[in-house]
Amino acid sequence: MKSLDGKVKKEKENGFASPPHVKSEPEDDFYHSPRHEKSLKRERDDDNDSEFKPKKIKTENDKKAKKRKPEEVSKGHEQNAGLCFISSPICFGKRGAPEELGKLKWEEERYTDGSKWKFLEHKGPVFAPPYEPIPSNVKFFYDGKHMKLSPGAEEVATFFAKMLDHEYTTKDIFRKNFFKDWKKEMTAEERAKITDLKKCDFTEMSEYFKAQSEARKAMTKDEKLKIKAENERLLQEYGFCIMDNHRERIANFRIEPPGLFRGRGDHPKMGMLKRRIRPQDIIINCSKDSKHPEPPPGTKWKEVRHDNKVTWLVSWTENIQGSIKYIMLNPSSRIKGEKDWQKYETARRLKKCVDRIRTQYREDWKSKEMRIRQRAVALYFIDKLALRAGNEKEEGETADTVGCCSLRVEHIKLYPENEGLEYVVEFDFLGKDSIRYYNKVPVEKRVFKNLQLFMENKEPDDDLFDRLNTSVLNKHLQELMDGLTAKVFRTYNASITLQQQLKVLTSADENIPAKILSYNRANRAVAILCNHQRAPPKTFEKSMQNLQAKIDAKRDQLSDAKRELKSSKADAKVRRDEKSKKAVETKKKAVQRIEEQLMKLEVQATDREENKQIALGTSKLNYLDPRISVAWCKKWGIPVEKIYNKTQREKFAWAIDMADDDFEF
DNA sequence: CCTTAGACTTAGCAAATCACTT
DNA sequence: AAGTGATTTGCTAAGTCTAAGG
Repeated sequence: MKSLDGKVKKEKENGFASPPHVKSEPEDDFYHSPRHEKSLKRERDDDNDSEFKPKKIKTENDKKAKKRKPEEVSKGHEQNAGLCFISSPICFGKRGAPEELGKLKWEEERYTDGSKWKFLEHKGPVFAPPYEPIPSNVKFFYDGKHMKLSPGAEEVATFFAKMLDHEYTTKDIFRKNFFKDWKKEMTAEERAKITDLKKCDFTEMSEYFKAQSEARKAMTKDEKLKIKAENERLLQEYGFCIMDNHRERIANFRIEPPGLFRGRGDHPKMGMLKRRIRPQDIIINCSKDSKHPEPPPGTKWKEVRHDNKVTWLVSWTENIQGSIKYIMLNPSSRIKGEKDWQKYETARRLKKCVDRIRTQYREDWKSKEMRIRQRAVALYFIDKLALRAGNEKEEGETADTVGCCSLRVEHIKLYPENEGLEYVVEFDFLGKDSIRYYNKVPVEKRVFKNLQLFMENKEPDDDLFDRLNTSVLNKHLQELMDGLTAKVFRTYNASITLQQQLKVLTSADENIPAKILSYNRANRAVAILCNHQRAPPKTFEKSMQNLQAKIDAKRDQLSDAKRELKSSKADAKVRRDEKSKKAVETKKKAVQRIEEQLMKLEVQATDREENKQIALGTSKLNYLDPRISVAWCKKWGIPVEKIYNKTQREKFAWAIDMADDDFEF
């Protein structure tokens, strides 16, 4: 389904036939000018790859000299409060010298030595609230008998109790892992007594927590307001940092609370205890000349370091996989925004050479060398189907999922002929987050023959591409284009598909809701390409019914209004006075209004239906060059708020300012 | 070379909040 | 004012890719 329909359209734009774009902007091989290059370019023309950047671009002189030219001023961009990387005044909300502090984040210096910042100050993390023992009347029973647990064991028991309604507490692996870790927290006596999870009765605990959450919902307005205010205070104190003259929002300043690990899909570690993070687990990163965050009284940080080659503020090692977790900045920050921009610029560079690369991998299908053929077929999949690279994973540590390079023989089936099509490959595997990828695609004969060859004499659980891994592939890609890696294809294909679909689907004479439906459909085409799925919302059927009821009601209302219009017309014909004429006009207006409302509802229903199992958010946030959307909005006079909500506008502030209606990806 | 650690992006789900009815 | 469904935000797992280490 996906390939047959999404694909056909895509390849028109995307395929070999399409000539490279010639844009109005000057382009050369290394420097891509963003919009408004006049003002931004000189420091940002390097956009792409830091390796190739000239030394720190800005100088004071430079800056002054090239500062906004009058013509830009007349364009009014820089006034715009939404202008991309506006810095906030640094002094935590105090007004500083507005002139100095109000400049664009983009106009700040870049670094060429790999540094990410010069100055970094923050307040450190917010720890999870300490464990609050449950009241003594809430009992735990073992083998039918009440048992008072030690605080440590009790805390872990509450984690389990809170999940009781969840299906996974019934899963063997979950229970086994939980029980093992729980026992570690028990006292020797408890351990001796509690030997069988089946005999544990957590229901009172579970009921208690349910009651608690009910109570929370039932709180008075005042109490809720109080909590809100406290959260806001915490946000203001810990939710921001200062990085190079800007007060930036932090993405996740709260440390993850302890609990039971639940991986996605069939995870071998599900149910394990995720331990509480303490100050002595925490590494703080900030600049030497900043005011260092203080650990809570009586505690110490594991380390305070000053590494400006990285962007994180806080890190700790998590105990399930032993991986490192970080506190980093919000997507609205300069450091994230620039990186995002750079990502899309890399994808745009791929656009310029993708024809060449495609020609080459097709050539490579014929190579004498097995590894080259495998590489070429894998790359074809990555390009055509937007598959992920597929790093190898350690067996037994994670759920069994794959990407392109880690596909196994069992994940594909070959049909020389299927449903009237030749050389069909059927894919069926679990990808990231254990989301199923299922697709049947006709491929070139050569690809098909190669796949047969790769599968010869192999077991189902053997690697399909046994001479290939992501590192080999990426090394090759790096030679084809600077900065090229497997994931760039996903970004490129996603963005080019959006642009192309918007062109195809938007019709000038439609109203705004209809245009937005078109936008969503274009977005949807991308989500399907990238296999961004979601579980159908639990309330989906019901909500569809409600909407249908609304539509029916609106239809009735419309026919009523039409009838009234008719009678008032008749009335006006008889009376021929001003008043009744006016009445006709009013009724006409009413009919029009209702028609519009009806249309809007119908569009909404269509949109929702089509979206049942598809998640648009991921592609919108991570794969679609926001400048395409912004340009589309400008071109059709659609307010950008219709496409991006507040958070999204903050994240894409750079694009909102930068892109004009003629932006071409 | 190969493996592992580290840093950073991408991902879907659930809780919180918002907007709208009743 | 409360209830309800839709939307937004928060959370954190699970990827990608590079660099360091052996």
